[in-house]
Amino acid sequence: MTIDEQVEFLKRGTLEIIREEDLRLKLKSSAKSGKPLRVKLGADPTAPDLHLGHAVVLRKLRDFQSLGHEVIFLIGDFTGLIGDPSGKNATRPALSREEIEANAETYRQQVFKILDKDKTVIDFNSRWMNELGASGFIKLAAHTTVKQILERDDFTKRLGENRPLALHEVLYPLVMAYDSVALEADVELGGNDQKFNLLMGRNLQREYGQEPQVAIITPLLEGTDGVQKMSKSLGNYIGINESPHEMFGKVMSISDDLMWRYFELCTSVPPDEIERMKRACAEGANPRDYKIELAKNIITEFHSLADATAAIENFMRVFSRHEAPDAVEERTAKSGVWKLARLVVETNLAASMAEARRLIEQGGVRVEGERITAHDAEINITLDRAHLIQVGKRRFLRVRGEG
RNA sequence: GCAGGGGUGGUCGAGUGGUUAAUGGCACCGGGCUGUAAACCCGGCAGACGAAAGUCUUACGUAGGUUCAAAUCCUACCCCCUGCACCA
Repeated sequence: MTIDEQVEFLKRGTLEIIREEDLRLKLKSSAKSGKPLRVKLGADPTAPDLHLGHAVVLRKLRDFQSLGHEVIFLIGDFTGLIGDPSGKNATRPALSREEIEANAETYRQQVFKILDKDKTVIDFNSRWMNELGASGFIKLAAHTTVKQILERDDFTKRLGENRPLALHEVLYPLVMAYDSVALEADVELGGNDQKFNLLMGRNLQREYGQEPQVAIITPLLEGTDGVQKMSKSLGNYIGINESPHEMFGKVMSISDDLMWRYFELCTSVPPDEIERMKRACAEGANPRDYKIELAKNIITEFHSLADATAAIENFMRVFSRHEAPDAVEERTAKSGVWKLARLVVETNLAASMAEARRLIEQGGVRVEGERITAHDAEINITLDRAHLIQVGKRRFLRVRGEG
């Protein structure tokens, strides 16, 4: 690829590159010297459950790797003491060394679903932050001014609205910026919420006589609700560790508009191909078919093509033909006559008796495909036969008798 | 430290002695329609027991108290927010 092609390639699915010209120069000099660029991504040590939103930026990192560059996946174990102020909770419990190590391990497992292991370094910022000490920290802080820090939008906003702004929170960008100095990062990636922090890195690097990093800002992926950003705590996420089954279901439930966004940010489908599909829908094609295509794409990335096809087949069975899925979990329950509601609770298909009764009365429970609406219905569980129980549209379970 | 405001169910937010398991919105769940989209319609949304009518338990920051009766009144405490003061 020519340098221009590389820039175009890296630009795809990003919100902003600061500055594009710097990136071009860095790519050029890297090509000349044969020295790969050092591309940094900071990660919070507390959230090891990655989802599609994280994948957006990770995929972009992978793009860099595919061009031969080196990725530094930085776990902010020191920064974790602060907690990114853009989150809702300003204070977080400090993690123990063991917990951090455990979280790091979870990161490894997940991140390498996307990243190239051989071109990735995992590092921790406590490595240099702990060295710094209090006096070092003060010296570091001397490199920036309060005014600079307050340029950050949400800081000024909070001050303006008389909402609290803890002192340690304003230190967060500083620490993050120093990470770039310590790592001599050439490029740093981050979501739109990290823009200020990435820019701080540029400033601080200049202060330390380094060439400023290129900041690559990726958009924040909307969650399955289509409104708020994808996040675990909002429950609108698609986890990269989820089963093909779950992924498929979640993708199918996103809105038609959102699907194009997912195509753009979560797949490698070329932009003109996405345009073509959009046009087809406008001309009357069923968006569902493209959504299936999207789900297939995503599942293939995190699982396999075979898993994706199986998920599609399963979807057709359950939702188009209203049959039970091919693989239904089987559980045992004590043989004998059960109250259906009791059994539904016992098998965790409902949280309480009250809920189980409600579900039954409202027609949400089927046994062997038959809807049962009598709240006092009974069911005979025997050793020789596994009863198929369905709650709602998508929860299936076979129950066999025991002892 | 002083003064003011506030803490209600997943969330927002009503309610200021009994008819309140607590209006309403959102979220969520079940059903209908469908493409597990959107929109829309119906129902539900603390728990236990009961076939059911219903009965009981738990719940409005915490702990006590007043009362036949408290989310609502009183006392103490905890927490949050705001202003002022203090401070270099």
